[in-house]
Amino acid sequence: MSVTLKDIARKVGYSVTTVSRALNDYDDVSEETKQLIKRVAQEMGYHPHVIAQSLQRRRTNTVGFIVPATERYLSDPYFLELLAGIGDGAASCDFDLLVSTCKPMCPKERVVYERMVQGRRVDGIVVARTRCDDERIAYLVSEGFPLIAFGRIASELDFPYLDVDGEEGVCKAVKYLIGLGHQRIGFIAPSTYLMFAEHRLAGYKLALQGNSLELDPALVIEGNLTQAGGHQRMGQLLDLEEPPTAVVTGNDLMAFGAMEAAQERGLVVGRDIAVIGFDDVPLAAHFRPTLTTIRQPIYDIGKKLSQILIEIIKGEEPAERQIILRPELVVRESSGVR
Amino acid sequence: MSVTLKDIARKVGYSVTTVSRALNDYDDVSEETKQLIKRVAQEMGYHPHVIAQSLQRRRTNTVGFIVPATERYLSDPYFLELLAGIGDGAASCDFDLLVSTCKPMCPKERVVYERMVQGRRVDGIVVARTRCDDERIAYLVSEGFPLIAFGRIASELDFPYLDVDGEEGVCKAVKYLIGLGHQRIGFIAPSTYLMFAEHRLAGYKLALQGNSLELDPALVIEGNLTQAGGHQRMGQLLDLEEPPTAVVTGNDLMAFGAMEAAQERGLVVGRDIAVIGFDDVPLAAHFRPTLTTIRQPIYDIGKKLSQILIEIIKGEEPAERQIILRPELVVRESSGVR
DNA sequence: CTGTTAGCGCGTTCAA
DNA sequence: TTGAACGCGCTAACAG
Repeated sequence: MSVTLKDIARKVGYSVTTVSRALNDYDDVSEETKQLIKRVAQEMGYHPHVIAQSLQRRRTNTVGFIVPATERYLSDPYFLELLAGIGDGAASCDFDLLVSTCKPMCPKERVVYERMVQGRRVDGIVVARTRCDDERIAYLVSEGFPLIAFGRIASELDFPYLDVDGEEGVCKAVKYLIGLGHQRIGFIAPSTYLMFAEHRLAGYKLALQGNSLELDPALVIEGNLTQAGGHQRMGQLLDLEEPPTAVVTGNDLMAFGAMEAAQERGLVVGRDIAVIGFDDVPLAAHFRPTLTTIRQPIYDIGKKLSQILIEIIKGEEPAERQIILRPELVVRESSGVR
Repeated sequence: MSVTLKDIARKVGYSVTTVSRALNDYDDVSEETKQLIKRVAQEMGYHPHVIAQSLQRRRTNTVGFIVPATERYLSDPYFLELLAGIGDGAASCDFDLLVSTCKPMCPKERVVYERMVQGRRVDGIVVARTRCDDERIAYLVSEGFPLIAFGRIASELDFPYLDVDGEEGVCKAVKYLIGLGHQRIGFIAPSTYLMFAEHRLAGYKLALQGNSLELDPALVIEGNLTQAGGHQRMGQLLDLEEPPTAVVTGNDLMAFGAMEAAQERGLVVGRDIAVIGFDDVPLAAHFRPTLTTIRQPIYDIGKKLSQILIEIIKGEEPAERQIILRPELVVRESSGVR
C-alpha cells in the first residue's frame, strides 16, 4: 500500500500532526524538523491522499462538465476544444475535471447533474450550450451550487456566465454578404430551444433591417447543428422558387453539410452561392472550400470558464461575473470574392 | 448543508450504523425499519457523500483518462468520440471519469499521471495512443496500478490492451488500391514514436510484397497526424520526379490535408489521385470528396476500454485481457471509381 | 515548537 | 435485530 502521514510519523518519531504541518509549511514547526520530515517524506515517496484531503477540507478541488453529446457519431469537434480549455484552466488552479456525457434534454440529464451535485463529487459545474429555459441552471441556482454557464438564458435569473455575442456575429456576417451584393440571404438556424439560436437569429434580422431588406420567412429554417441537418436544410432552401444566393448557418458543422448539398447540385460554393458558418472549428480552415465563419475562441473560453468558476468556488468574487465577448468574422473562400 | 446519515439517524431514532445498513440493504435489518429509514432518507433528500464513501471503501469509483492533446487548435476529433465512449462505458458501471490533458511526450506528462495515481484520485487509467516505448505504461505497470491501453507497445511487457489491427487495415487499403491498378502508392506515416505507426507501415509493406511491388523509400514519409502535416507531406510526394498515383495516410486528419494539397495543384482527388485515410472520423463521410478510410469503431472502443478496466479494478479477471479488433475498409469517393 | 483530541461521513467489525 | 467503537487519511483547535 501507499505511504501515509502515519508511516512518516512512525519513521521520524514525530506525531502525525507535526508531520502534516511540516509538509504544509506551517511556520510553527522548527526549520530542522521541517527539513527532516520533508526529506523523509520524499524518500518514502509520500503523496497526500487527495480523497482524504477532500473529506477534511470539504472541497474536492474538482469541477464538473457534462458534455451535451448530441449523437454518437455526430458530436461537434467544438466540444473537444472546450473540454481541453476547461481542463487546462482547471489544472492551472490545481483543480481536476470530472466529465460525463448526456444527450441534451434527455430525461436522465437531471440525474447526471444530481449525481455530481448531491454526491458532492465536484465543487462547481460548467454548463454549456444554454437553453432558453434551462432547467440545469435553474437546478444549480436553486441548490446554491457554484456554476458558470457558457451562454445566457431567457429569464432574468442572476448567475455567472460567459457568452459570445451571437447577435453581433451573425449581424456582421449578413452585413458582409449584403455588402457583397446579396439580397436573398438564407439562415439555417440552430434548434430554437437553444438560447444562442435566438441571439443569432436576432443578428440576422437586425442586419436585414439595417439595410431595409425584407425578411422572407421561407429563407429562415431551423437546423439541428449537424452536418446531415445542414445538408438537408440547404436542400430545402435550394428547392425554393427563388433560392437564396447566400446562406448563414448556426454553426460550422451545418455549414459543411450545406456546402456539400450545394455542390451536389452543381453549384460552386464561393461563386454560385456564398456560405458562412459559426464557430471556426479547426476544420473550417481546411474544408474545401475553406469556410468563412464567425470565430469564437473556444479553447480560451473553456479556460476562462473554469478559472472564473474556481474563483467563485474559492469565494473570491470574480472581477467580471457576466462576460460577453465580441466575435470576429473570419473571411475565407466560401463567402466568395470581395 | 446537505443531509448525512447522522441527520437521518437523529430523525428516526436509530443509530447511524443501522441507517447505513438499512440504506445498503443489509439483510440483518428488519423489513419495517428498513422501509421507514428509506422513506425518511428519501423525504430528507439524502444522497451519500461519495467522497466519504471513497475514503472508507478505498475505492473512488472513478477512472482517469489523459487526453493526448496535440496542439490547441489541432486536436483530433477522434478523441471526443473516444472520450464519450470511455465516459459512457464508465457510467454504465456507475463509475465517473476524470479527465486531464497533456501534450504527448511532454516532460510534465509524468507529473500528470503521478497526480492521478499517487493521489489515488482514480482506481484505474485508460492510456491512449500507445508509444513504441511507452513510459506511461511502464510507470503504471511498475506501480501495479490498474490500466488498460488502447494500442500495443514494442516490448514484451504484459498488460491489458485493446487494439485495432492497423497492419491488416492498411494492408487491405493498399491491396485495394493495387487492385484498382495503382503501382506507385505513397504512405504518409504517423509519427514513428507511436506504436501504431509501426503496424500501419508493416501493413503497407506487406501489401506491396504480396503483389511483388518494390518499396520506393521516397514514397514513405513521416507525418504528424495533423491536417497541416498531411498537407505539407502530400506536397512533398507530389513534387517527386515520379509522384504517386495513390496515397494512404496514417489518419483521417492527414488525409484531409493531403486532399487539400492535391486539389491546390489542380488534381481531382478520386480521379487524378486516390487518397485513403485511417479512423473514419465523423467528418470523413462529409468531406469533399468523401474519404475512403479504414474504420475503427472509436466510440465502442472507448466504451469497451472502460468496461474492461473496471472489471480489472473490481478484481474480476476479464474474459479477454488483450483484444485485437479487425478494421474495415470503408470505400467512398476519394479512392476513385471501382 | 510539539502532541492530544476531535471530527469530516461513511462502512464494518464485534458484542449485546 | 440493533448499537458502540473503530478506522479510512487528513487537518484543525486547543493545550502544553
